[in-house]
Amino acid sequence: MEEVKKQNLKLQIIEAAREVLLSEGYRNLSLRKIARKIGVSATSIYLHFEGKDNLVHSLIEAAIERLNESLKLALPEKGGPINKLEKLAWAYVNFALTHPREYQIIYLVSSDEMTRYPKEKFRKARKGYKLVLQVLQEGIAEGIVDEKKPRIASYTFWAQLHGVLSVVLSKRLDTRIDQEEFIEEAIDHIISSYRQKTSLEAEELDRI
Amino acid sequence: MEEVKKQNLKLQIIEAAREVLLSEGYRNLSLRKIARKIGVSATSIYLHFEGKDNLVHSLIEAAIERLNESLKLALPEKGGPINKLEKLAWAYVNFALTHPREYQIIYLVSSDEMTRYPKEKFRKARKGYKLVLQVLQEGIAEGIVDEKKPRIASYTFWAQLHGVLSVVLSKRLDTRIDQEEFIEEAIDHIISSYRQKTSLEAEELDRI
DNA sequence: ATCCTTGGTTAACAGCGTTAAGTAGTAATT
DNA sequence: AATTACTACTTAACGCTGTTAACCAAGGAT
Repeated sequence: MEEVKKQNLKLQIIEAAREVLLSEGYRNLSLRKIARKIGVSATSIYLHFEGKDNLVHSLIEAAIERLNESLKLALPEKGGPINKLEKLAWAYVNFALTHPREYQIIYLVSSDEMTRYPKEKFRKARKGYKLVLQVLQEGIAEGIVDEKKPRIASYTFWAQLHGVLSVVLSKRLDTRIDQEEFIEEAIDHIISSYRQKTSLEAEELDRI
Repeated sequence: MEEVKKQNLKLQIIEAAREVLLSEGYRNLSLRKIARKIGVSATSIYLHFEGKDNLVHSLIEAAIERLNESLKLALPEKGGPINKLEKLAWAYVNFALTHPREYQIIYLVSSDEMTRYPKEKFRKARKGYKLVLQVLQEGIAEGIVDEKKPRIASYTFWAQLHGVLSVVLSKRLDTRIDQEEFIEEAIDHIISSYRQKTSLEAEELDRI
């Protein structure tokens, strides 16, 4: 059992950190608590990570990968582009709603809440973006999607979705507004803006 | 000068806190630092606030008010609804870009980053939402805006905008993408989704 | 002259991230 | 076989944090 424990202290740390994050939130995530959880001294963490920020970066990375995995699984092989965009959007939403703390940590990388997330790590984050780009280009080819700058458009797609979730998760929504209805409405808006204005019929067909 | 100093220690605290926040970020905002800045003991803050979270809530409230003020000023009295939405969107963006830390603190109220923002305070936050609601209803009346649920729509409007800014401010944007172009494109998308599909001509007229 | 209130203070607690120095156990060298 | 070097940790300590409890000095009311 020793060789099992050996190098995977790093894994144990990440795992424990994730557990604390999911159960108690970022606010209550401390190195000492993580260390206590796996029966090790807090300073041991420095053997595997440069510091707390660095450890959290790993959590972010892992969260992004899990999110991307969900997206990849949700993208159907068949069906029109509008349908595909809808599937992607809902996969994104569902991930965020079922793992809110894990989702939120992804966007915790705000400019001063933490050491800047190393830009080389963003490459992984771009997988989700590429999925949408692909779908958009497919839609453009078929004349169903109206987009001059698909690269930018696929970023705005995620950005808008994130905004919607950000409002929902931070509970800023007016209590008189039903959360689910809000999300549905928002996704409708977002997707409709990518749609070729003259191809409303195509959209109807697409839905079936 | 004493009666000046009297009850406005509270104001001094808020002011100092805001200064620290703007210059050093939320991460480096500590009660002791604020207290030091105005030559008072840290525990004095507890005479005016329940604790740090409570103080930060005040900062949030102030930031929301400043943002709302910008929006109100930016809303023209004349012009079509689409034009008005554009003006509001840009005012929002400009506020966020010129005071990024102040803007970001508004959305810091995530579920576990801080004690829940008291929901009664959200009423003030809804002023901006009402501005959009008003414009949307105006547009619906004129047949230029296509919206069945304007209440919800005005929330999705802000949510989408926030998402765009969130991506920009957290510097998650692909370096190959120009920030300004991204924002313009995104605003275009957001606004176009509220537009009546059959009234593209109206939009053109609106622009002039 | 005493009491109570207002508006602060100091001291202390428990916890934090991080650094420096030390220490067992194992592997390699002589 | 003895010594050295390395690996994977630990303990101690620094300076910071939010927060609580106890104290204190000045002013107004009784």
